[in-house]
Amino acid sequence: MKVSELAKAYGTTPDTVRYYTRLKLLNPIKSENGYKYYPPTEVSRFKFILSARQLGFSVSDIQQIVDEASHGKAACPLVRALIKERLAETEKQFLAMLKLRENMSSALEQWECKEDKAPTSTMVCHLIDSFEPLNEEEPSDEK
Amino acid sequence: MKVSELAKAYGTTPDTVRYYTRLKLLNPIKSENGYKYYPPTEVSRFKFILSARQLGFSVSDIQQIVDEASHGKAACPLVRALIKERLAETEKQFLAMLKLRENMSSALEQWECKEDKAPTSTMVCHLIDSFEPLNEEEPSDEK
DNA sequence: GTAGACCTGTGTGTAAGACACAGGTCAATA
DNA sequence: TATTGACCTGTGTCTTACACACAGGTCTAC
Repeated sequence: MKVSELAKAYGTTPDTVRYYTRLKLLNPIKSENGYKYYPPTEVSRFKFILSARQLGFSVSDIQQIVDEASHGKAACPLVRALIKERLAETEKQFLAMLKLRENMSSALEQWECKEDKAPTSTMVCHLIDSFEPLNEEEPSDEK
Repeated sequence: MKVSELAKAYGTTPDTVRYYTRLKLLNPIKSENGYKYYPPTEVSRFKFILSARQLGFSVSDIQQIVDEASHGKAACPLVRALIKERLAETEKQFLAMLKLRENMSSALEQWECKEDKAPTSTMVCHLIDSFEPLNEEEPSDEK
């Protein structure tokens, strides 16, 4: 398969295929005309990369995994370790987004009935300046 | 205030202050020794920028807002319009992260009791290859 | 033969800073 | 006064995971 065929076959873009190829994650065969051709083993590797990306692995993670496997070792322990890390990060980001989302919609609501005001030398926008976050800190277990 | 003082005062880094300064969002006074000094108006502008960032505005958004305000116009309509956009994007990303998080923890669970396997020419890692996403598509309102 | 559609590699752009680096400045100490 | 060490400066490069641009080569159909 050629670059664009491979991309189309899996619903991505030629640039993505080229990107992985630049990083040597994919190793196509160069034909006489200079085009890259991806044999079945490379096609299945591409499928693998896409699956791993969908699971939240970074491209650098995938490089490590592929490297491990290319030495004949089972990459499974590494894969398990990495996904724990990535899951923890995702959890953190997820909570941050949750809070951000709450604050944003709270702001939108608070601003609904506020008037416009012209700026001053010390105030760019009174809406943003006056915004009160919902719950700055959970009361946790304070009695 | 000097760069690092300003950064410390608001719990950020000198690089952040310098970044906004490079973009001309902040306009410090240069003293004879070459150091940048931020007068009170710039300090309150920095506070404003940080508040806006916390609310999910991009730096480019903030540039637009500041630009509007510097022409003496009320930036409020722009601010309201922008936060609607950003909120919609955040919502999308939030749902994507939710799904990712579910898939990641589902994968972790599925892999808990699976054995390690050595790679083959067409398989880098059987864990990733064999992963089944939880709910590829919500049944929505199919009877 | 040539037009138009595809392909190529390479280089640059993105967001929001983080980090590096060579050198200047300042306060305190020896 | 000289020096040490902590801070400061601007500038340039790095990060992620591609997207986009560009000049030019190749292929297919007419």
